[in-house]
Amino acid sequence: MILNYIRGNVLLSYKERFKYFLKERNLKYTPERKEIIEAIVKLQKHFDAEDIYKQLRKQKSNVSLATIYRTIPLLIDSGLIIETLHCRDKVLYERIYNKKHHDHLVCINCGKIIEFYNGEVEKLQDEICRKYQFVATEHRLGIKGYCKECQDKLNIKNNNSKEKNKRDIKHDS
Amino acid sequence: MILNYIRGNVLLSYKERFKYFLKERNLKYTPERKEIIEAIVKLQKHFDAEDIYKQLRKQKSNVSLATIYRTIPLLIDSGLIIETLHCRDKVLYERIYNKKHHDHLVCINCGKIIEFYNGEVEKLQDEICRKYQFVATEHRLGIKGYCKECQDKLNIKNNNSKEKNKRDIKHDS
DNA sequence: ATATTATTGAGAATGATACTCAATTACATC
DNA sequence: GATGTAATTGAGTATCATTCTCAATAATAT
Ligand SMILES: [Mn+2]
Ligand SMILES: [Mn+2]
Ligand SMILES: [Zn+2]
Ligand SMILES: [Zn+2]
Repeated sequence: MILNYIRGNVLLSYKERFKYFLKERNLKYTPERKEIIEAIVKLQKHFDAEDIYKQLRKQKSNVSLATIYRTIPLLIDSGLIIETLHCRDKVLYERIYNKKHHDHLVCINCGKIIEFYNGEVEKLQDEICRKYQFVATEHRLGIKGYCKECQDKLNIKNNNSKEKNKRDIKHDS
Repeated sequence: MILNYIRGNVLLSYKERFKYFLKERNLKYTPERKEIIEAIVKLQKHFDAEDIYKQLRKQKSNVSLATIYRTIPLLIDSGLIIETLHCRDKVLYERIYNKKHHDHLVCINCGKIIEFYNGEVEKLQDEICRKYQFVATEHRLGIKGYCKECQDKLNIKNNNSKEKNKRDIKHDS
């Protein structure tokens, strides 16, 4: 499978990879799809359908929103992008092809997104999947909370290195 | 803070907790809110706004959808429910008050959701937050893939206990 | 009982995404 | 290069979850 992404000893570019994927599926490599893949590689970390649309306009391309929405599943299926977060009713995507996997810290006050990678998460995924006889295609660890700036701004104290106090309590219903 | 959830040595019920929360905020405990909280405690694991609506109808209550949508943020703020997953454009919630935290395995073929708890995830969260000076309010680990039944059905092989083969490849753009 | 606000339901509005369909185009084959 | 066929496109429309508006009503404090 991974061989399809390689030609010679070199990983295909986003565009080549997409072309190859389309051919595999007997789909056509149209100017619109070409322009969309060109837009995708220019976008910042996290983007939505509208961002693709705006980038296309910057490129003087008139691809319609309908076509963008139709193309997104192809980009996902071809392993170029992934759906990462839902933010204010919008789906955010990001490029994953030839990128290191990572997870996210999201500030619930200012919306800032911090990316991190932690190899332990991958090990845990394997362990959990083994336990539940599950075959994982992806995982997402999202941690919500307050970034440093917002902690200061809102006067939230950081308990990171302290013990948590736990207690036994009964429940009445 | 946690003291507010306790009276005597007993954890408040969902209803009492909600009443208390509303009072704290100078909000009113209306029949509609009473009926909604009564519906919530009867709902299964994961539910959406429409499920609350249907449960209310079962209870012969005529609370409107608008009121349900208005009440959901209150239920979240009071720590009774949490937004867990986005499924087919719907937001799914679940009760968390006096429940053990857990994460989810979601089958991308049949939609089945398996819940699991893994203490390591919590430790990782602490570690990551310390590193990024982040104060977490919650985390969600979602693993997508194929459940056992769907693996069999689709003839997907389970590599869980095998080594992954990695290779070094160059990238051309 | 009164005053003050919060709350409600109905319906309209919003907004992201999906669908419809006729016109166009890519590409394999000749 | 012309032809046939199935895929693709844009424009507009539809969908559908969620939010908003507003006038009528109701919950609490005094
Ligand atoms: Mn990211
Ligand atoms: Mn759950
Ligand atoms: Zn922040
Ligand atoms: Zn399944």
